[in-house]
Amino acid sequence: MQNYNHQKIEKKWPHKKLSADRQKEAGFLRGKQKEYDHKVIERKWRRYWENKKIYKAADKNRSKQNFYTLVEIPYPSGNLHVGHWYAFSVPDIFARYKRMWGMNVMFPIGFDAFGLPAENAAIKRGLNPKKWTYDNIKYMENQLRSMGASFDWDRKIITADPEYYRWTQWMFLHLFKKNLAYQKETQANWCPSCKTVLANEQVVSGRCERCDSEVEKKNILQWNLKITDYAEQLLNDLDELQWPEPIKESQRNWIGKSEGAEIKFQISNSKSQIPVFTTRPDTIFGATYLVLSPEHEKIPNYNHQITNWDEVIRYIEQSKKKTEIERTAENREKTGVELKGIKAINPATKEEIPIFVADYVLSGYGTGAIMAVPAHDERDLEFAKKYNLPIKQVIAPFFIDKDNPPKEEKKWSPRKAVQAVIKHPEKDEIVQIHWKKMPWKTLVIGGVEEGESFEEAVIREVREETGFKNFRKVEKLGWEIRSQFYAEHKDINRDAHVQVFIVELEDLEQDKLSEEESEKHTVNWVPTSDLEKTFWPISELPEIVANIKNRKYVFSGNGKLINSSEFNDLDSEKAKDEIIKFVGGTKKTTYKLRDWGVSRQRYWGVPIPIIHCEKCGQVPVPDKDLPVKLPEIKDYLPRNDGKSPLAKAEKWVSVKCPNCKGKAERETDTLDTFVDSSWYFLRYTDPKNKKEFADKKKMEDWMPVDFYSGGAEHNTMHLLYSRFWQKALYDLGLVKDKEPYKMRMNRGLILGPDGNKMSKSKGNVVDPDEIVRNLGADTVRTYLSFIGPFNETGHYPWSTDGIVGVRRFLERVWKLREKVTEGENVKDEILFNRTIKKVGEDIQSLKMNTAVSALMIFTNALAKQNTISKKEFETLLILLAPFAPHLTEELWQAVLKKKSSIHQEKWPKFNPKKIGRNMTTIAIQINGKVRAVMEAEGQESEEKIKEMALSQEAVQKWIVGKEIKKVIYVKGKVLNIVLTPAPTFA
RNA sequence: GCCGCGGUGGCGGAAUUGGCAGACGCGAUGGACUCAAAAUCCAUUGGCCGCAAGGUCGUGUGGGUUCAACUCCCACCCGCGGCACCA
Repeated sequence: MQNYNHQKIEKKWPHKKLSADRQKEAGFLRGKQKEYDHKVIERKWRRYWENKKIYKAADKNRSKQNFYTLVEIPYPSGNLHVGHWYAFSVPDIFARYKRMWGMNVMFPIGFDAFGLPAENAAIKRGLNPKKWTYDNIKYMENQLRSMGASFDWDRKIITADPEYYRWTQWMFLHLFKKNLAYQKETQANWCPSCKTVLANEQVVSGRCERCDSEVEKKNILQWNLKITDYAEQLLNDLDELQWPEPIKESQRNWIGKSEGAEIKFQISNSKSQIPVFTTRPDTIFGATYLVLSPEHEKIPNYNHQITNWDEVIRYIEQSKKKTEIERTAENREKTGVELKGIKAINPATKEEIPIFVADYVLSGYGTGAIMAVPAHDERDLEFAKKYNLPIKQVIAPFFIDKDNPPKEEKKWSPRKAVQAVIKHPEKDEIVQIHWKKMPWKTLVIGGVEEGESFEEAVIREVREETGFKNFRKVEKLGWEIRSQFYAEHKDINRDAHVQVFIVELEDLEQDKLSEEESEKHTVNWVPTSDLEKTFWPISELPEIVANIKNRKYVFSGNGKLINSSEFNDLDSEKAKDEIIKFVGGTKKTTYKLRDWGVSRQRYWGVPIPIIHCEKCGQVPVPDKDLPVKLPEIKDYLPRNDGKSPLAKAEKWVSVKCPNCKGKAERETDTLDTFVDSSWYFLRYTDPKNKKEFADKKKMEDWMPVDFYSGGAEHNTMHLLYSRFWQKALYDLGLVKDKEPYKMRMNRGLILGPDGNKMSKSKGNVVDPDEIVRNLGADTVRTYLSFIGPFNETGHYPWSTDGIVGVRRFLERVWKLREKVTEGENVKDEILFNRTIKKVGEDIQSLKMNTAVSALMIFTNALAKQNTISKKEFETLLILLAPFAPHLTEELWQAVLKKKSSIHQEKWPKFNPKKIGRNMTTIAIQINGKVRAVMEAEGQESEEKIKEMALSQEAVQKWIVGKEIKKVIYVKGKVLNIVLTPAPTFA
């Protein structure tokens, strides 16, 4: 074979300058193949393992504990990329480690074979989706085998095999019979130009992936699964799972539980009522109008009473047509139309309030109708301002002054007061008053006098205290603040009602302050950001400070009720229940989670096994007729009416009703591929079973999954769907566990060498096949472990330089074989035992990077020895075996002449007595700074260590003439000598 | 806007969970071997001051707690990911 000489090639064809990366990798090939020839070694051992089936997981092994390692089932896109290598090879290291620990490990693999890309290839390039998929699987299987992962290939599954999807259909029918599957008109993405339904993946920022037209919403009859029935369980059972907290948190947010109340609003001159959902029943006295979503089903009921019906209908039609882009636009302004001619009655105030239809209210959440409280809800406020609706404050921000709390025995005295945030005409600054006799910095503050309005009071106070006289704008904040404190100078408890104003100055023209005033305080300009440092009471209320800064004068926090008749002075949290009772509402819990739409108007998927009969309705396909096989068709484009391409297979569609034997038609939608992957881990436990989806006993042996590794992108969808599926199967008595996965870990992301996500358009895609060819699978595996810890926060750029370092490390291991001598002696016992301990612990906690680092340190130490004992070398090989399975097997069997695989060896034990050194280095700190280090017996007493430290020259230098105040000793680590601070030079 | 994650040398990352910041690897610089290069081996490698001994600063920014802070608390800035009018 010709050596690959880039210099020669470049001289000959300078225009074909080869990349630095290839040169680097190629460097290892030249003159090295005889040394560590990964190609020969890796091929040889792979064949050996597969013939001997050493990774086959026995169903039952009494002497061993079962351990189920699962990686997310890959989609057969055509090529194994670096991400796959990362996703599979690191869990493989973990699986191998568990196996060496004596566990019966199952590490299965399969293909999630249905889905859109196959169909797109069919439509765009005229291929057969089945052939495309199965060809890809064949190709990828070979690539997967080249990784040298310890997959149990006998358990391979393909979700597009009829033997698999037969059970997908069977399970779907069980859900259907339990009323967990139903058909409903649901909105789908519709491309008006292609006249077809689009999957979410085909909608790119509101536009059709294919023709770039704006995507609309269209109502289509679709199948849904009632995942919402399980919302509460899905939420509660999270608590028991040993998953990383952030994953649980994102599921909680996705489920989005919120507790509130449903309250009915009577429509005047009508018997009908409109229920609203609110989490803030305590604000009901401030509900000044009602809003219905455009889809609200009661609107048509009022068409005779509504006087502007045409306008209303026009608005509803318009909002239906609104595209994704318009709906999600950044500065979308709220729009709406009043339903003139009808009014609602606020059940708390009994007042008539207007009703609007507006698309800022969503139909799918709560009751599709809200009571609007503009004083305490940002969205309602925006709408109210635009349409000039009344804003009524009913919650007052409230706090008790912690420094001067009210005293129980003292008299209460209410007081009205004003406060002013005075804004500089040009700069982002406000006025702060510094009091001469008191330590406070405050805003302009003052009491309201008899017969004076708040507005009059604030202007008077600003003039008196600052002298400014020209105001551009005096704006009252939406709310009054309540605060309670003990006023010492008057010996009473104050109950202050403070009204806050924003006063914008026109200019800095200023009258001279009266002598009385200027004796008391000074006027100072400070940055607006100092607002929270300004004393009382605003600074106590972060939401208000933030609002003033952002000019959003709305208060959505808790406080004391005002303007709420008999409920005044109640705490808002406590008032909720009483008000619900008062207005005859009911407590209610709602979730953001929606039912799971599983219909796809697509060809390449699992046919939904339902038959529509005119007489009998939706009839499940009988078990004996399963699977409903996907028919072969030629044209994969969806029909213009939004129906699946399957509808074109007329012979297949028309069937006899299993019930009445009359004329009937098959359902033509196929199932979302998330359904296929919602139970595949169950099938792995018994992949070839023809009578059941899996044998119960076998499932019990393996389930739940002990370790599930995958991508963060599946935290909410796949993970939630499969948990739901498992729970549904549990309730059907088909599985024994309520939760499928005991432990879940998210992997990180391998980026391109430029630090960006790998993508063909950026040209930064790393081809793993080429690197495996040049450097070997063991190098790639070890490099991917070395790159950083295996978790969701890791985003690692692929580095060709970095991988070369790992190859060098493996070559050093390879070279060690020359120095091996018989014997059991270990030169550095402590390093030896520490390495065993650290590598094991690190693999267990998925910190593969530091495990490799420890192996490197050990290898470097061995390389420095003249000879190494068999014990040292064998131990190194066993510890390295999970990372570099081929290399270690070669050294084990071919060089050390062992008769069985290294991968069936036991993980070595370390001697816990030999991991600590007798002599350790102790850092000596003076006032927390390291000034010296010394060697000492780790077990030595504090007295002795102190004595030794003080005798050190470097220490003496620092302590002469100073008093030792304190000495802190951390055993075997640090001695800190605290001196009194040096006397300042007088 | 909300939720989550993160910010440490030229780069990937380490730090026994409050105890010598920068392990290990890469890169870089110098040297050995070589006609030369590659490969390999040896040495140095956070910044600044210094011939040196040594000193000093240093884990996004500002404050705090502590004998001691990358690690804990408060406020903020930046990057990434997800959700986005959820009443």
